[in-house]
Amino acid sequence: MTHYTKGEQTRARVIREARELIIANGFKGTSISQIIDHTGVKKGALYFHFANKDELGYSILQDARDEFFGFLERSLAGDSPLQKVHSFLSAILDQQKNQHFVGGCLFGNTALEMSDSNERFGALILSVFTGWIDRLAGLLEEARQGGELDRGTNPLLLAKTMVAAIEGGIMMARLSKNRSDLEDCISQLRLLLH
Amino acid sequence: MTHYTKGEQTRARVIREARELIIANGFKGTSISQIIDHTGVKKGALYFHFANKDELGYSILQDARDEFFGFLERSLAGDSPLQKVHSFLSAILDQQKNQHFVGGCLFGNTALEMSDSNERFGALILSVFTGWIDRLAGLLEEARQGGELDRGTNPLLLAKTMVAAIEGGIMMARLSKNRSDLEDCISQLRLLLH
DNA sequence: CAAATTGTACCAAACGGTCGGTTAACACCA
DNA sequence: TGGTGTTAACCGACCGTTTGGTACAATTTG
Repeated sequence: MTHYTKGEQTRARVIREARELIIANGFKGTSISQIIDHTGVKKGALYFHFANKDELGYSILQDARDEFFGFLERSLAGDSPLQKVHSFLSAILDQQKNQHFVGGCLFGNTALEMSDSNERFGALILSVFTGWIDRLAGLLEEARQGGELDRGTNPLLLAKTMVAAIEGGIMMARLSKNRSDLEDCISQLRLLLH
Repeated sequence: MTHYTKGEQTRARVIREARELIIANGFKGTSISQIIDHTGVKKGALYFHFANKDELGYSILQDARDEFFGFLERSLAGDSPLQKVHSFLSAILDQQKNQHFVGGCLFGNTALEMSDSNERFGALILSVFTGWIDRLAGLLEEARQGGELDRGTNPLLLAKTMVAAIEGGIMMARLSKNRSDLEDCISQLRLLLH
């Protein structure tokens, strides 16, 4: 049983609660004072735990990355590789539904906002997308080998396109505040899994 | 032959040149002083032509929207509806290739950065995506009627997914600085057009 | 000339970040 | 058990800079 020091708890809480602000307003759009107001942690404490704003942002991305890959694995339910992919698609839709299609995807948001200006952010986000794509591509390859999927399909190409369409769909659903934009993309993607 | 006053020229030039900055660094990431330095226009002149920063941003989006729909129409070359869609996909890829996959799509970038915080921005960007989707869906419907496309396909669903995958693909190509990320998405999309 | 356009000095507010000082928790020893 | 030293944890006033924006005189243009 691990014991968490007071400091570790505070740090973790700031990471979790500041993430909400960044999802809602972006990284540049979230000020240190907003983070202070929202978390209740004082400026001195904040800068005790994080060297600067970038460092805090990076920690938030790391935390979100770990959480996402956990979510990804947990979502892969089913007996066959293809069933697992289908179940993942449902899980993504549910997750966005739960947050009412607001906020979108932290990685997509930050990629577009920061990747050109912050090398480290870009590299971390890229590793999320490549890891995600590779995991799906692996399942699709299994499905192809097992005859669940047409022998002519290219697993990596398909996985890339699925991830791209999901990210685009999340963006459009957020923009239009209309759930069907993401739902439509996902149901169209399901048609490719045959 | 219309005559452009000096003021109109200045205004148009600011819109065009400030857009480059915003594509590179985002809207919040681009300061008024950066715009002044980059365009050479002085602060007084800038605020003579635009009421405030938001107004400038909105004008840039309007200008980009008009340019994009022009690009869209010009790209639809070919004898059949389906050929036109194919030719559009090639044009998008060429366009991103020409800018070396840097900067991505202004609308996608701004959508994620600003749509939640600025109602007007969001509405304009949404109209770009819906116009784009509708145009493609119309062509796909024609293609379906003409027997070029499988009778079972849903034109609107497919068009939405294409736009979503293109936006996602542009984002990933920008992130990875790897052209193949967008190329792969587009070639996968082409497989759906049969 | 009047109107349109531009240059420059200036502003308050907000920004990210620093720093000297205070408090709270735990280990050590008598 | 009670006192003491150490340090992790936290506080908030303050800093220099940059922000978006204004005022207004000077100049160009039609």
